[in-house]
Amino acid sequence: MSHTSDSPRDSPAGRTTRAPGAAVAAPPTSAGRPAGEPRPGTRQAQKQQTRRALLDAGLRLLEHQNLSSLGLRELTREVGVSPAAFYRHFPDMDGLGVALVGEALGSLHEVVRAVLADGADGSAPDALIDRTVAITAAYVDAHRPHVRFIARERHGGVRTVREAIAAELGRFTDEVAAGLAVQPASDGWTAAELHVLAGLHVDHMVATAAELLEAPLGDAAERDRIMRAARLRMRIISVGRLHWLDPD
Amino acid sequence: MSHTSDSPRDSPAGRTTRAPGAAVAAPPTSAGRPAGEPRPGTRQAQKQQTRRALLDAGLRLLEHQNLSSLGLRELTREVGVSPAAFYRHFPDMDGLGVALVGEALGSLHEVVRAVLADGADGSAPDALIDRTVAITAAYVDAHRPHVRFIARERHGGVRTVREAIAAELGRFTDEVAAGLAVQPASDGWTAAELHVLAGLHVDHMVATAAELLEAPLGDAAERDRIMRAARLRMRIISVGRLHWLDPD
DNA sequence: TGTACATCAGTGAACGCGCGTTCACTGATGTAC
DNA sequence: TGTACATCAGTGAACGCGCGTTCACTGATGTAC
Repeated sequence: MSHTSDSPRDSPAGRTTRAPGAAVAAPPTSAGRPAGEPRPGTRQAQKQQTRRALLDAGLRLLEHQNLSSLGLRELTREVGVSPAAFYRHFPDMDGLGVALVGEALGSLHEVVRAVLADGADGSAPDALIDRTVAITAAYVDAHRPHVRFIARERHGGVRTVREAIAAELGRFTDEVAAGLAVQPASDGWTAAELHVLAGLHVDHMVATAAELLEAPLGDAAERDRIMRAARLRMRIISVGRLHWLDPD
Repeated sequence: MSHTSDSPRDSPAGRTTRAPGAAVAAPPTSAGRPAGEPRPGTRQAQKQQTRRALLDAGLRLLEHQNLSSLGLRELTREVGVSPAAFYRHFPDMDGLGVALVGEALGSLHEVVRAVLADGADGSAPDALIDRTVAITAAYVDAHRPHVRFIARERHGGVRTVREAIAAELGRFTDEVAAGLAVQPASDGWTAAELHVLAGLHVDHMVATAAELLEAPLGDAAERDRIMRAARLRMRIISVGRLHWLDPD
């Protein structure tokens, strides 16, 4: 239908438009799930599938460009769906961007909480640092496109997305600050000071993630260099914190 | 000439295409500069003027968007020059971006050197921190569009620009590392460790600059909050450095 | 179970628009004599 | 100083293209009875 010859549009989001009555055998009862694939809630499930396909295609295309230059037709072509279909899921590209922010950073809260819990029960600082950096690296590996999106759009040209990212990172900072507050090492620190320290940690985590993204995928040595640098920086900050009240 | 009705195109880069022989009175001698404005080298000077106008318009338009979504026609329209004229100055938009990186970060080297010189002659750490943060804030105030461009494109979608920024920041890191090395406080630090510490300082400077950009222009309280946080972070790092070798 | 009707995700065609790039050109600036 | 020629920054028209958005539509899914 479009001007270009590529994109055969044969697999619209993985579900077919034809084969409509393929699996309409069983009734929409809420309990037993007989067999086949589609089911009551099929309609909603299919919609979710297309939405997912849009988000995934967006992440793929955003690996090499900014949200502000991602085209609606470019995106729907990648998914194999008509341009107009986009509007059934998002009001515009900014809307998709905000949804991606939620995906990218929403799942991180539990990770942060887990690390903070470790910190609370008095692990050795160095072990905690190692674990934090390792977890950061693992998260980047597991969610490269999401993390890249956050790094790219954090200061990018789309206001609403920038604000969504800032809000989410702000929430992390609050959580980290609360986590730090319960540690004995925080004696003598005001809440405001701990919040600044927490911000330093969050910024550092984001910076490390961005560095890992920039390293070529197979370059284990570079990756190791980055992680060692990250640990060293955390140790400097940690020492600074522990000696904060020392007389000099 | 274009489809839109705005942009009267009355001031092409500030110099007029008409009024050609306006100030052709004096000869192209290289020594005495008689009066008026244009001179031998007028041709080249006029070209530079248009180039400047393109860069300035670019900075203006990039305040609200990414380089990858800045249009060539959008840019030349803003300058008041024909689209084709752009190619007399840059091969493409990426080329303009790289030029902007040079402008934005080139002039910073002397600033960095000045601060480092202060550090070398043994100023009190706190005074040095105050000065560093004040200078950072002043630089941001004086070069908002340039700084915003750097923050926005540092992780943006244009490879060549990202690399140009990384190279320039890497040079800063080298300079800061060299500056730190000559300080007494660096006893016991390896060159590699000092380089990491320098990177931490550079990242922190960029992060602070980005925060200042995001603060509403008139909001003195917010601005003050950011600068105080920046000083606190630097102090934590500074204490960490000074107690690096302490037994614990 | 079967039938009649409502919902709504996705279609495909159409729209007007601005894009990047090319090209032969113009005319002021620069140079040689 | 004056004249003839070279250079080259900027022009304006043309090109084919893909864009975002709208709209009435189709037909599978869902619901009521």
